[in-house]
Amino acid sequence: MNVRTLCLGVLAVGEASGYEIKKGIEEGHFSHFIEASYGSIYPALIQLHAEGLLTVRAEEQTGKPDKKVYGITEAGRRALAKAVSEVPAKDKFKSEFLFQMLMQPLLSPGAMVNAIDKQLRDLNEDLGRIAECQRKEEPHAGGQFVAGYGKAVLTAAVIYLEQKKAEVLHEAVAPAAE
Amino acid sequence: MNVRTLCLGVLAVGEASGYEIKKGIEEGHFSHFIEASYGSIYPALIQLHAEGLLTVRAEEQTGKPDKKVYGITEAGRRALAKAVSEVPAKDKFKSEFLFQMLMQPLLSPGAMVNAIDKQLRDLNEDLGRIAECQRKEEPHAGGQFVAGYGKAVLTAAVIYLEQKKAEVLHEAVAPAAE
DNA sequence: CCCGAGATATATCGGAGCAATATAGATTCA
DNA sequence: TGAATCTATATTGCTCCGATATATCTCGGG
Repeated sequence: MNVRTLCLGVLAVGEASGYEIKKGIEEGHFSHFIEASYGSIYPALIQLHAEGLLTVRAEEQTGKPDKKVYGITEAGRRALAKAVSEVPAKDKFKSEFLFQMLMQPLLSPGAMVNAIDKQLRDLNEDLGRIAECQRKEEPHAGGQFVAGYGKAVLTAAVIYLEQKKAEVLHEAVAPAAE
Repeated sequence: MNVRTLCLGVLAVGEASGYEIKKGIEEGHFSHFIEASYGSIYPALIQLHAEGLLTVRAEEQTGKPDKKVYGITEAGRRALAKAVSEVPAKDKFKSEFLFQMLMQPLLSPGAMVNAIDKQLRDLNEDLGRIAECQRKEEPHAGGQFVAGYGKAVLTAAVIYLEQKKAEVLHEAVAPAAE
């Protein structure tokens, strides 16, 4: 799966410009499990259009640069269906926070608690975004599935971290209590 | 955080060759939250050595190509400590499986169950690797923390998927039961 | 009323890193 | 004996990110 397929997936729901695709990925259900930058979205759209998988319509706007609204073609839908039916690559999870935690000897207990707090804030922010998605987007099976998955996983992480944080604080107060 | 810092982190535990670093990342505690390919590890080691953060020792081996065993220098440890103390980037999670699930209308119920089963196998494989790590590596705080985090998150995903799978199977049998 | 911050909108460039491949002898197992 | 698989280093093409450039509009605070 690459940015090309991602763009096809977003455009299968409705027309959008490159900018709107990026926003959609950042705020909508895609945001829970994927990222893409302008540096890959714009070239992908140009390429997909050249291959006849997308249509473009330049929407004139007073002042602002013309908006290029892309839409998916029948060939595009076929390409998307084919890509979706392929066996997906394994999930990838990258966490600098856990790298930090693994390097504990290099960290003071205070720095550790700070890092855990920061991670908890990030996780809760993600949970908030998921709740927001569930609230404002009309419910459909795929969206519910994905939101539920994200919520389950993030909630488990929050519970684990809160417990661990309590342990660290307790040990810091009574280091040789055991 | 980049591959350079990752290499320093692995070498802080003990000497290793590029090959051993890769293996360590794939099998040890690092595997739960990071990946790196030879295409980034070897250049990183060469660069780090040129900067005086690593030592090299060519270990002759009968037949096999000489093993280049790298070790961390004091400057390397300082660089690592500095990198670890910096505020980490947010976690990144990329899942083609969830992309598939979001594109449900393009998938048959059978294909969905297959995809869920595949995902469950992958998750259980990861859980097995974590259990293996906890079993064979001597326990230290950082390792326990990371393994526990991974276990909590993956277990939550498995529970969620098993429940969802049951729902899909039930709906397939009685589609208009509601 | 104006200024700065932020949103809208497209686009490019350098660099990071992955996946695949090349090479080559050793081991293992049928 | 022959095939996989393992140990070991290294390179290359490609994808993609992060930062930056550019230009205009909007909206709230001073």
